[in-house]
Amino acid sequence: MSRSNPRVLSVLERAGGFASAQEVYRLMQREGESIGLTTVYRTLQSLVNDKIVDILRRDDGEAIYRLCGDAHHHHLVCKGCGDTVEIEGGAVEKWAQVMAEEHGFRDVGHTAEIFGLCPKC
Amino acid sequence: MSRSNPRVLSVLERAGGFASAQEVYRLMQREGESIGLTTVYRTLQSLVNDKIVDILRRDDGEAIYRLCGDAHHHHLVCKGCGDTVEIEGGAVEKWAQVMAEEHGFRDVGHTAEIFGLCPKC
DNA sequence: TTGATAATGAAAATCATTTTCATTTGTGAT
DNA sequence: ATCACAAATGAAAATGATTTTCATTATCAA
Repeated sequence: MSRSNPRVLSVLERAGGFASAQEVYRLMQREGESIGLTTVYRTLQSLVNDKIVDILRRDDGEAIYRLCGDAHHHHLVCKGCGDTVEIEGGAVEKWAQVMAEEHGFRDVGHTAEIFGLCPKC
Repeated sequence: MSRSNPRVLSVLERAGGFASAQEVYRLMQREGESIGLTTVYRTLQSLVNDKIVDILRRDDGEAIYRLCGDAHHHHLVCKGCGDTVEIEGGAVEKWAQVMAEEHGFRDVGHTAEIFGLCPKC
């Protein structure tokens, strides 16, 4: 489970909190770190499994990995620049709970994301 | 710029309002329509430019095209058997709108899904 | 009909991501 | 230290969606 190569996490931090796998790889190369692209992907994937980073999608479909706090939150993502704002989701939590109950579902989770154009774009 | 092949739009409608380019292509093949994958992509792209369809991303990065103005619904998915129930999302619509406004975002859309174990599983 | 322009699609190219697999590294036991 | 075995690594190949190229075909006005 803990396949965490600490160097990957450190690069992700220094990259401002989020980057694609390819970007992490390029950054590490530029810094002279010796690592394979495969390992970058594997490490990021296990960080996602461990809920240490979030995975989102750019408009072009490339996955970007983003450090996140442990509190359950949702995202407001700009389709233009990719900027991301963490937002409260109280209404959604309740909605999910009610809907699940109504249909007899248990052990429920949910995903919710909002995307649009931020003020700058 | 109107490169709209009407057959593509018709298939998208019949597909329940949204589908990926590959799915549209496969559907048309199955129906005996003769069309190239390239043309499907080009047609969908121009429909996006003309704001007739929206482009979103699946979790796996594949692009899905959705008819604009289609009253859209959300899904309650069973992790056990994969069964899916379409549900109302009024609360979510409002939540998305409020959150977007609060942060000055415009031209917003959203995705939301609930998953859990259905009564049978 | 002629000529220009737009639409089409097969095949090749691109690019992120995943898989394969042989090799290296770490670890724990003896 | 040595042996054995599991985990980690990465180069190269495979995959799959999407885009580009380019030669062909349909459209339509003059």
